[in-house]
Amino acid sequence: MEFNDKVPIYYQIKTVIYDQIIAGERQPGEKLPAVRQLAVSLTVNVNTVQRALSEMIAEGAIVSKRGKGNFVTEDTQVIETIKTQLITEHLSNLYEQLHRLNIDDQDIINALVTYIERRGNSDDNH
Amino acid sequence: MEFNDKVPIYYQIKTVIYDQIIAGERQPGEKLPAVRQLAVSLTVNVNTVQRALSEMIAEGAIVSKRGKGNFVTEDTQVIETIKTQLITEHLSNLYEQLHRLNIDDQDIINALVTYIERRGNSDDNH
DNA sequence: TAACGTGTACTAGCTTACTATTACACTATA
DNA sequence: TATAGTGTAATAGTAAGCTAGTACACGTTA
Repeated sequence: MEFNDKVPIYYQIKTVIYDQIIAGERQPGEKLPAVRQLAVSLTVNVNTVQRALSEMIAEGAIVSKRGKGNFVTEDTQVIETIKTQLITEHLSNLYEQLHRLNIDDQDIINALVTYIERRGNSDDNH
Repeated sequence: MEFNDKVPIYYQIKTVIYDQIIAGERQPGEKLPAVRQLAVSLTVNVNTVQRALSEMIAEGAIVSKRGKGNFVTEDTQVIETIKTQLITEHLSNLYEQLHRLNIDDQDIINALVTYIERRGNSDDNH
């Protein structure tokens, strides 16, 4: 996996797994790949994976069962809360950043709409 | 100044100064505060400021005159280009991140509109 | 010319993040 | 019971970012 060298790798791993859980790619109660397996597929050290998981365990999104594996929580309420937090955080970031560039509310919306339209028309969607 | 400990300080300084230039708070040709002064006001080391400025000099946004000071470029075309890049980058980030959460185009726009409306109604604007 | 305000460069030491490696604890199963 | 698969912990080494401190180069001005 490619990482942004401006942000700690363990933090980016955490973000990716959260995204997968929220997007429904990893269902509540589902077992995650073994830490050693995750480390290999992410081309990263086991300790780095462990650090990401530890924080998610502390936050209640992952449940760890020694000898068995790590599992996505079955508490969908926790997942919903995290989803809401993440979305608000992303919207807030965009808003703050464009506001800092002296762009007003309406222009922020217009810019997003235009961006999405252009993206829809171009061939390289993604 | 407060810094996000997930991103290098020099990089955050760079971002802040770019934002100021683009927002028009620092005009083309304007002299920046002395590096030692910036270091004090940002409560950061001179070397850290220098690192941020070096990159902006390399990118053509800042012009350094030894013994005189650092100045915002007078080439407004360079500033315009950076502005466009930054805006697109921020929009792209939001789009990618919300898409990863399995939110479609229309819902992304709706979410932003709702976010801005709520923000406008609340008292703590900022 | 002397003093001061500038940018720039270099060294040394500290902390955090990451890696590699080893070891240990628990569970399932042949 | 032995083996394999799992999570967890601890050590040691490397690299990047930051700080403190010192020194030097250039420009302005008294």
